[in-house]
Amino acid sequence: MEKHEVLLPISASLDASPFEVNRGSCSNVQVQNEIKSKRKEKLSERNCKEIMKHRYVFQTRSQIDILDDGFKWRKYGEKLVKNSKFPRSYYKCSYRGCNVRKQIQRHSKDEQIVETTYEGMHIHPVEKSAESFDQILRSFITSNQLNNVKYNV
DNA sequence: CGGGTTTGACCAGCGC
DNA sequence: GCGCTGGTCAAACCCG
Repeated sequence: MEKHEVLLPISASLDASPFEVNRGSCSNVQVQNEIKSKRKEKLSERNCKEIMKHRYVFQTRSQIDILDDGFKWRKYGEKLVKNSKFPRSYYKCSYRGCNVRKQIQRHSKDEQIVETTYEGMHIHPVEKSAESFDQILRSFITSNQLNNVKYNV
């Protein structure tokens, strides 16, 4: 199995103060504004704040796009985004009633790097163990404790 | 046959 | 208002 090298958690919308990231397009504030403005009116079942609370962005260095995190995902879309030569892929958790989403996009500059965005919380236990994701989670939690650290990509 | 993927259409938000 | 862009839908397709 290929290894996933965890580079950094870019941002997370937790209760703690946002990460400062040396990467203009991914600030926590921007994420919040984006979600607020887009969905404030239309969000009936999915609560806006819930989403903001549970949005996590990781970067991993890996040959394969799909990070096996132990959950079962169903692809529901793919989109070519501006300023990137790689398409962004959209996934939903295929567990019934669990509408966690994730987006996966490979960097156009450094093709080794894959950016994975999780949105929402699983309402069910993980189905199988996933070492690589464990590793990421651990790294994520560690970084979350070091709140004032700045990251450089 | 049942589940997932592909892919173009559709839609909403935003800037001009 | 219009066009661009990103996110989602859904029909068709694929595969075990």
